[in-house]
Amino acid sequence: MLILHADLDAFYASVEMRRHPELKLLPMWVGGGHRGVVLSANYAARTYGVRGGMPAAQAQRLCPNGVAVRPDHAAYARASEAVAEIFESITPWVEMASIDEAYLDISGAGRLFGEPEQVGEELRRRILDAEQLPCSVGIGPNRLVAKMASSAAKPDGLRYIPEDKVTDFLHPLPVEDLHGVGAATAERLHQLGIHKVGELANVSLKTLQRAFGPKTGQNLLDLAWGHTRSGEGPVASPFHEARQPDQSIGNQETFYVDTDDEQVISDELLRVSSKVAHRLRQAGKVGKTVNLNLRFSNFSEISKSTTLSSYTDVTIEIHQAAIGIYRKLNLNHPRIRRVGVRVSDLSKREDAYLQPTLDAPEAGWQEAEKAVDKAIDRFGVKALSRAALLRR
DNA sequence: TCTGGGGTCCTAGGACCC
DNA sequence: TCTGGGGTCCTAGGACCC
Repeated sequence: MLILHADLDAFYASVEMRRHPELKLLPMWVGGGHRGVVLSANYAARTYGVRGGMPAAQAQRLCPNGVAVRPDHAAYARASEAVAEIFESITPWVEMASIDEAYLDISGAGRLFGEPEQVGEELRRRILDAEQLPCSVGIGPNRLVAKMASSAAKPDGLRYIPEDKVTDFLHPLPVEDLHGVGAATAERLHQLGIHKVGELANVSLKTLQRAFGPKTGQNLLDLAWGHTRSGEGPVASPFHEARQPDQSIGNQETFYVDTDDEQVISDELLRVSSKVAHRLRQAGKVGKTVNLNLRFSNFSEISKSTTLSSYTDVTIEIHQAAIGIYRKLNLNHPRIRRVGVRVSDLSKREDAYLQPTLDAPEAGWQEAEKAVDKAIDRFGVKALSRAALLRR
């Protein structure tokens, strides 16, 4: 088995530099605005310490001459689709892992392209020629090793780790470099005196399971040895039914300023619920569990969910559920920073038994929401607002 | 000028049942 | 009248990734 992981370098920033070449000479990043974060920074900005996920204000402090560019998600989606077609010119076994990375099963590609490195270089060349986007490639015996190899290859490089070189490659790395080991796990490993992947590999399964639980303990050991993670299927292809369906659909929004005004909060929950309902309908899905998430001004969060008596994709039902949870919480003038609504327990609309509730004019709302969908399709989501949201 | 929005998965604890 | 041991389901919270 030979897996190739392709990862576009600084993807959003690269798309922006492609259409605004003057930005190539400057440190720049995509993102920003009030309470915003950096979504993607070019390598010039990274030399100043600017990183993805960083508060935009901090980026601007680190790099006062840097240029912040507003994100254009539609443009990134188009670029991603174009690159996906190039992936498919190499092999039909392509699985997009996110907007800017994919796994390719190139076990059979050798006949056409030669050695693994030649496959990777051919792919990198095609993407650069056709899309002017730099891409790093990692190749290894499974997804994990391929992914780690592409990280090591960045930026604009290629790394092939044959099966018999996997531990040589992984074991000198710090544990926090492992895909799946974040800040919290790294910190706990450090407390156990474990700093290198090689050290982690030699800890007993028992010890890790005691510290992290049965699955996470096993998973950490698998990572350290570069083993295929459990539950990992083959790379999707046109011949196998691809990708697991969505587990949940949600939307969240941060207020311009923190608020404890229940009317403001309710209005925002309506806006967010209507986005979720619209996306459910677009996906042909209905859901049964509504989850409300609140982030307070001190960044602590709570989330509470409620299970409905029937499936829904209707704004007011989702909104009423969210408001119901909120009222039950009985908060005493909390300063709220962000509200979020997520619907899970999803089912295909045609599979679900759509049972009208007794107290709501279900059919009427469904008709109204179909009209909403049509208007959004024609004029865009910004053209439309619920009467309740126009009040102020 | 401190910290977005889209998700998934795992764990722990309580309820409930046998 | 003093209490076992599973199994399963649900919920809340946390960790992680892009």
